[in-house]
Formats: sequence, C-alpha cells, structure tokens
Amino acid sequence: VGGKRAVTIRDVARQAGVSPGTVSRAINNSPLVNEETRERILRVVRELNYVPNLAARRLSIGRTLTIAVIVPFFTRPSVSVRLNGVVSALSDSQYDLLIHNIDTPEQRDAGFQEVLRKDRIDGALIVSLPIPDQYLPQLTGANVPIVLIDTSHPALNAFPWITGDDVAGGRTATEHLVQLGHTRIGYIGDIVDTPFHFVSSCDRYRGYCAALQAAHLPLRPEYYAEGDHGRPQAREMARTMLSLPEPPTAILAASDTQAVGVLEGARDMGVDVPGALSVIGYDDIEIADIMGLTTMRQRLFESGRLGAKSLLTVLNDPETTPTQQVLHAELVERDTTAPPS
Amino acid sequence: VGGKRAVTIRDVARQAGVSPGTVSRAINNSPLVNEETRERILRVVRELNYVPNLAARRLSIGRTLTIAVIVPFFTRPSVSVRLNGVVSALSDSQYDLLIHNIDTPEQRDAGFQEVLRKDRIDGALIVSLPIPDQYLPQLTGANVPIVLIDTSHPALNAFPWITGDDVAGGRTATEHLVQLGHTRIGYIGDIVDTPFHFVSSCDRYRGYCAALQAAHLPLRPEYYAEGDHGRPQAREMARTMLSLPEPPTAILAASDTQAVGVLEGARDMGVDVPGALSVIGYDDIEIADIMGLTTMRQRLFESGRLGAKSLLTVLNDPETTPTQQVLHAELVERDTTAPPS
DNA sequence: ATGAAAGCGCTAACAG
DNA sequence: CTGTTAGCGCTTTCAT
Repeated sequence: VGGKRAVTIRDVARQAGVSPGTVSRAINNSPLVNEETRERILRVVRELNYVPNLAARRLSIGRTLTIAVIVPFFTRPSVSVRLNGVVSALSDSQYDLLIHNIDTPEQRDAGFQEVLRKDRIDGALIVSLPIPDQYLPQLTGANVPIVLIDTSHPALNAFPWITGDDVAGGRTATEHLVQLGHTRIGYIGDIVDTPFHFVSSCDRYRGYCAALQAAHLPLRPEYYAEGDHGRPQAREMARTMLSLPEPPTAILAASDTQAVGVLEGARDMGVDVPGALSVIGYDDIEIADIMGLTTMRQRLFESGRLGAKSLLTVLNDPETTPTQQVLHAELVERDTTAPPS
Repeated sequence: VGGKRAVTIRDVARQAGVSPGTVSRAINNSPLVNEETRERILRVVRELNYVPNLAARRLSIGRTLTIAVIVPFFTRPSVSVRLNGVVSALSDSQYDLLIHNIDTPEQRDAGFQEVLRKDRIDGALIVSLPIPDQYLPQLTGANVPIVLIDTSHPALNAFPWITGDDVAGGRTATEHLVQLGHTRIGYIGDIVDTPFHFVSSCDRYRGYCAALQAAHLPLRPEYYAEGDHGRPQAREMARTMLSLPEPPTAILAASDTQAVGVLEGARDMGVDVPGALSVIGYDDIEIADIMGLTTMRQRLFESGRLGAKSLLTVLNDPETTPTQQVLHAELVERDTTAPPS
C-alpha cells in the first residue's frame, strides 16, 4: 500500500531524451513528430508503464471526457435495457459514463443542478425522466449538449431526442382489442399527478381514448384506474375493475409490469385469461415473453444506443443538426388476448 | 452555445476582496478563516453561482473522487439489484460512480488494466466477476482499495469482501427437496468452462452433492446438465432431463432465470409442477415472486450496499481492517415444490 | 487569519 | 520537427 510515485510525462521525457511537449505530441498522435523519436518515446512509455494522468489531461484540455446519464429507477427492467444500450454505444469511446440515478425529487434537483455542469461532464443523456418547466433554464443554459431519450419537452426541440410514440402505441394496442371484438375495454396505468409527472401512461391512455372514439365506443370512467407503478397496485386495481357489475372484457395496462399485476388480479378473481379477459401490456420486457403476454414492443436497447450515438456525434461536431427520431412500437401477439366470449 | 467563461475561484476572490487561498479555505470549511470573511466569501460564491472546477480540484488534491464498479452483464436482474445497492450507498457521498460493464473477456482485460488505476479512481468494487489468477498482480498491485462483492479469491483475503455461501445455499435448497421426500433430484446450471469461469453455479452444485451424500442418495450423472446461462437453454436441458427413462421428480436450478426455463420445459412436456415435478431456483429476483417459484433468497441489494459502505470506510481510513462478510441465503417456499407423488 | 507562491501533470501556443 | 513556456483552476505550504 506504498506511496510509489506514479510515472509522469517528465519521467518519460527524461528517459527518452526529449521534452515533455514532444512526449505529449507522440502519445497524442500528432503529425508534428519524427517517426523515429515517436517510436523511441513509445518504447520508453511501455518500459515505464506510463499512463497519462487523467485529471491533469482533463484540466489541461478543458474537457471532462465524461458523459452523464440521468435516469429514474434504473432497476426497472425497461430502464435497465435502455441503459444497456447506452453503455454498449459508449463502451469503445473515450468517454466515461457517470450514472446519476433518480428515485426522489431531491435527487432530480441534484441531477439537474450538480451534474449538468460543464466542469463535470461533456454531455448528458436524460433518460425516461419528464422535464418540469422549472428546470428548463438549467437545461437550455447548461452549456453542454444534452440528448433526450424517452422523454421530451416542447421547449427543448433544439435538442436531439429519441422517443417512442406513446399515443400511437396506446392506440394500436387498443385497436387490436377492438378488432378482436371487445367493446368493454379498461385501462390501468400510472398516477398522473406524482412529483415526477411521468407522461407515458397518460399518452398511452390518450391513444386508448382515440381508438375508442374512432370505434364509436363510449369512454367509461369506471374503466379507468391509476395507481403507483407496480405489480401489487395494478393487481389491486384489476380486482376492483373486475368486480364491477359490468366488468371489462379486456384491459390495456400502461406497462408489462402492470399487465402482470392485472394477470394476477384476474387469477385472484378466478377470471380466465384470455377466455374471459384479454390483457395487453406495453414494453415487451423479458417477463412478457415468459408470461406469454401480448404487448407493444418498444425498441428499448436501440433507443439507448441511438441516443448515445447521437450525443457522440454532437460531441464530435457541435454543428451537426440534432437527430430527432421516433421509434414506433409494434404489437406482439401472444397468449393473453383473444376475442371476447 | 456560447463560450461564457466559467466563474473561477479568482473571480470570487477578487469580488470578495481576498486571496484565492482564503476562498479555498472558506469553501472547504477550514478553521483557519475568520467567521466574518467566510460569510462574506460564501455570499459572493452564491451571488456568482460559483462551483469549483472538479478536474482542477482532483488534480490538486491528488484524488479522483471516483469509485469504479466492475461488473459483468449488468442487465441481469440479480446484478442490477446489487448495483442498485451500490448506487444507493454512494448517492450521498462525494464520490462519482464509474460503471464498467463486462460482457466479453476483452472488456474484462480493459476493466482490470485501464480502470484499476490510481489516476482514474480512488477505489473499486468488483461485483460478481470471478478473478482469474492471471489478474492477481494487477489487483494486488493496483494501489487502490478494492472490495469484492459476490466474488472472492483465496489470494485476495486481505481485501474486504461480501459474498453469499453458495455451497451452503445449494445444500439448503437440496435438503428441502430431500425432506419433501424426493430421491431423484436433478441439477441444471451454468457451463463451468466459460471464459469467465463463473463459480456460483458450480458451488451450488457442490452443496447439492453434499446434501445428496448426507441423505445417502446416489449422484446420477444424467441428472446433471449445464448450459449457457439463460431461460431457453435451461428449458432445453429440462426437456432432455425429463425425457429420461427415469426422470427426476425435482430439479434445482442455479438461478431463478434458469428455474423459469425449467418451468417452461416442464410445461412443454406436459409435466405438472409441483405435482409431478418440484422446481427450486436461486436468487429470489422479482420473477420468482411473480411465478410463485420456490427459491433461495439472496440479499442482493444488501450485498451491494454493504460492499460500497465498506469501501467508503476504507477510503476514509485506510488503516481499518477489512470487513469480510458472508450473507447467508434463505429458503423461500412458494408454489413450485411439493412432496413427490 | 490572510496573502503569496509553488505545484498537481498535462497540453498547446510560440519560437526556433 | 522539437524545446520552452505559460497556463488549466484548485490546494497547500510558507511567510507574515
């Protein structure tokens, strides 16, 4: 646990009989260095096992070589897959990845205030986190490029973003149920009015409404329920909804996790799926495959990867026009949807 | 996208009518500064919205204020939960978290060579990654404190670590099946001879063997199968095993993910669970709860949290003796195990 | 209690 | 092509 001083660029310079400047040029592939001296220097570098001190390099070049990803609830499977896309896109870049997880509004404040600083990061990815108006100044004034993944804001259309079209997705899912012949279709989603104001559930509900209207089906308030995101909550809501005098014959859930809760609720009530109840989820995370759940597939990994790539592009050339892309969700039919009996 | 120069400590000093050194002392809570001047300085800091440049600070104090976590396959649920424990323990520390994901041996090399450097990090957590002998010199010579989570090595007993006892866990799981009356018990796990040499599956198998021997039950080679980690592979292995002339009446899987594969395989073969086949998994990730899977619960989140705390302790005081802790796994009985029929 | 000055290890502008 | 020099922005002796 000794204090053996690290090898510095000076040591290399001395050993190779050149100046530190030349060593710097040599290791940074500057053309301004003789091929022979470069080789000699690189040999010494290897002998001495020299690696440039990152902090010094960062301070000197005025860049942090770090990218932050600001993300809520990163253990949620859908988020985790998106993150993996980010990690994979960044893995052979020069950038370090700084993960800032957000579980509470305080952490969100910290994320926006302490992380989005030019002396901390070169760029940021904001993933799946709705952006309240109050933070707009911090984002637009952040002075570092920001890419939005699975989130957006009308005032931030100068930023690159990658999102899904949740309204269209909710509509497609609902249309599938309508086409199967369902007329009593319920919706179970997230609470709209949380500190985070997640909107995907809300958007999917809007798609649901649009599909019902297009099919001239009534919008029945008792067929809408919202609760904290989670299986147990969805289970409870499903039980309540299935206890109605005239229960729905199909339920669209705002996520696969909640759809699984609905399946559990149906089982609790002795309601057969898909015989007496069709269930459709959203995301197509692994559990959907396991449970044979019909769902809307989002390209989660891809969204992370594309967003990260897009940030790298901007970082390389700040003049590029921002990539903005909508990834459409696709219906995956499995075993939980069928015509009503 | 303007170049408005960031506020530096000099600006604050000038504005407050003191020297940069005093400002530094003031913001770092040095006792060597008059209370009045400190307040004046802090006021200016607030007015100018000054935040110290991290790279400069790091270079100056010779620490990186960064902790790396080196982890394979971080989207696997069990890994993801452990990571969340780490993140949570570090969230209100001064340290940044640098995540180095490992999916290939090359990334592992990079992780051990480029990440474990004193100029990059102040300390590291190695999570769920077996350590081949060839890397021992790099670890012992890394010159930064390292904490092992869910992995260990006889030569690294000077390091703090947190592990589960996989042998004991495998034994407990198997004993449960034995006590239910099973005598034909199969094991489905990971391939031992991969580039990563994961050992947990192997250890759990050793526990399985010990339990069988203690119960005077024969060890039948046809009741052992190994394959790449994953649901589909486990499903296939289960089908093969259930096709034996004398199939097992119970199967222990090396992980919940694989146990779910076994459930699928059983369903494929029309084998009722738990009527004709008992299945037990390992980890107790969310899917186990969903599927009603009997399993061995590991304290995943806790392991990450404890490991990170332990690293923080060492970082604060390098003289502390390393915390080494075994977290025992606990049997969680659900609906997939029953006496043989 | 405060200021001056040196230095962390690197890069880059300037001379030659 | 290479050496010299001046920072990057902060911390930390050393004086006072």
